[in-house]
Order: sequence, then structure tokens, then C-alpha cells
Amino acid sequence: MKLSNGVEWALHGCVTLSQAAEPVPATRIAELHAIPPAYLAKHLQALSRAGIVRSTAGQAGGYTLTRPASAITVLEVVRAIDGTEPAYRCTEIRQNGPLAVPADRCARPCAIARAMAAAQDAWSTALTSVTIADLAADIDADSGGTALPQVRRWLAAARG
Amino acid sequence: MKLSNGVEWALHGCVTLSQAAEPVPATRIAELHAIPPAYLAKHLQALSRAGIVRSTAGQAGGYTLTRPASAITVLEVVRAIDGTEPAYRCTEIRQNGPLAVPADRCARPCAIARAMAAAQDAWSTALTSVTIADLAADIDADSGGTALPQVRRWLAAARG
DNA sequence: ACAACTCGGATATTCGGTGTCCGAGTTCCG
DNA sequence: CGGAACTCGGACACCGAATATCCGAGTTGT
Repeated sequence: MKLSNGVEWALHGCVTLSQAAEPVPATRIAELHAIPPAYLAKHLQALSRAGIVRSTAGQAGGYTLTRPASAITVLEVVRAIDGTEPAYRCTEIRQNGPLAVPADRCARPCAIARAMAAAQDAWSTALTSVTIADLAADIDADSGGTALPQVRRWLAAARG
Repeated sequence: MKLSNGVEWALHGCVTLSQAAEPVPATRIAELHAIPPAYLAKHLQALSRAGIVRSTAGQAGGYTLTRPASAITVLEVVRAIDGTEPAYRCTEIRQNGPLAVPADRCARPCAIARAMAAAQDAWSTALTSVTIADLAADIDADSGGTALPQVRRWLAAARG
């Protein structure tokens, strides 16, 4: 089980966007974190499709959050990048072989699938309780209150 | 994020093994669920390496659980098949770019990594609370108490 | 009207999961 | 005690998805 690498970039990108009132191009975010610009753009497109960010074209265009950062959960971002498919997918092998369970007895998912689904729910719940605003606040606290102002200043300076 | 398909086979296999006092060959388990025998063998080897099952060679050989099914958690099996690497791996991109955080300021993992780790812990905890014995009991209950006896009978019949 | 900048999707490449095979070792039977 | 059959174990192809990239369509500001 491995999570796409783009999730990290998307989350950092959302935190960055939460500090900018005006649109920020994908290229700008990419150079902030020194990551491949074209690939980051691909993931930002996914965020756009999910309705988390809004894109404006043309000069002075870029990406903006569609909602306040406190209304965007980490789970939403993860799902936008990585997809909504659960980690465990039951193949229903209980319906195969010499002791196959008849299909009309399989209305409910099997016990293994239920256990895995419960674990997935716990995971999702944990990620739902954290918002982009929480991440930004924690990052700022870790730096002693200097990180977010620095980002805001850098975004303004790069614009000029 | 996707979980290896072999996890399902391994868990079903462990439930089957929990019903057999004598060694069961990989071929036998494979035909029970109508899955590729050679590939299932590969995963059973992983369980062997993890110390969950014990293999005996030669005629009348096969796999056996090393512990009672109530002492084997689902998480152990998942980790044996899928590896112990957490789903989210932090690349530390905060140390890159024009606003790079100095390395000596990065003793603790970043806020994003902490949130993902917490979710992973919740997931792991959920899977630790379920044992192979629990799965077997649930499967039996779902079938109205017929599933496990059927498996035991089939294992005995196939031996002869 | 022009030009520059932006996003968006279509396109190669690499890596891990999927599936398979044959050899080494061991146990049982004659 | 020798042989044969059965078992596991690791080494070998195959495939799909994630990675990484590019260029064209559209829009804004001048």
C-alpha cells in the first residue's frame, strides 16, 4: 500500500495557496518547493476537477482556493489526487471454488472486507478532522511564527 | 493508494489454515478459492518469512499456523504481504526551494507527515483489534454455522 | 488587434505488482 | 537402505499504473 507522491505536493500547495489572496501560477508553487513544474500542474488539475481550487487563465492567472482553508479537509485533497477507491478491494473469492458461497447469500460483504472497511473508515475519519488551516497553523507554530509571513512576503515579491 | 491483491488471498488462507491441524499444501488452498497456485505460493512464502506460518517439506507437507488463530492479528498478515512501509512517505520538500527550512530545524517531522502518521496509526489500530479467529467466527456466523465445518470436511476429504 | 501568459489534455518512460516457472530439499514407501 | 514423489523456495518474464514531460487551446491585459 503506497500513497501517490503527488499528495505531498498537493497538500503543501494548498497550504501555500491559503496564504495568497490572488491567483498563484503552478510554476510559482513548483519553484517554491523545487519540484517538477509540469507534474505539479497535473495534480493541480486534479484538485481543480474536484472543486478544491479554481483556475483563472491568462496573464496574472493561476490557482486559488474555492473555499476558506478551514473548510477544506485533508481527506478531500487526498481523495482528489489518489482517487476515491478504497485501499482494499474484495474480489469475492468466497464465491469461487468447490465450497463456493451462492451469490444470493452474499448480500453483505464478507467479514474480511468488513474489517478492512472499518480500518479505512478510521483512517478517513482521522484525515477528515484535519483541515488545511490546521496544517498551516501547525507549520507556523513549528517555525516559531515566521513561516507563514515568509510565504506571504515571497508570494508578493515574486509577483513584482 | 491501493493494497496488494495478495492480502485477500493470504487472509482467506490463514482462515483456512486455522481449521486444519495438519499441514495444508499451497496447491490445496489455491484450488479451494480458485486462484493461481504459484502466485499464492509466493505470498505464503512471505507469511513464512514473517513467522506467521510454518512450512514442512516433503510428502504430506504444507503450511501450518505457528500460533493459535486468536494470537494472529490482521495487521500482521497485511504487513507481511504488503510491507511495513507507511502509506505516506514525506520527501521533506520543506527543506528545498528559496524558503528552505534549515535541517537542524527539522528534528520533528513536518505537520503534514504528523497528520498522515496519525491516520496510519488509526488504521493500524483498527486492524490490530481483529484476529484471524475473529474473522473465522464472523465468516461462520454469516453462513449460519455451516462454513467452518464444511472447510474442515473438505480438507479431510481432499487428504484421502 | 496583438502578444504574453495561463491552464488542459495527450504523450513517452520507469518502476513495482502480477503471474509463472524450474531447481533444492525433505519425507514417506518399498 | 535406496528411490521416488511431493513439497517449498527463489529466480525469471509480463503488464499496468505512477512518474515525468511536452505542446496546443484559451484567456487576459496592453
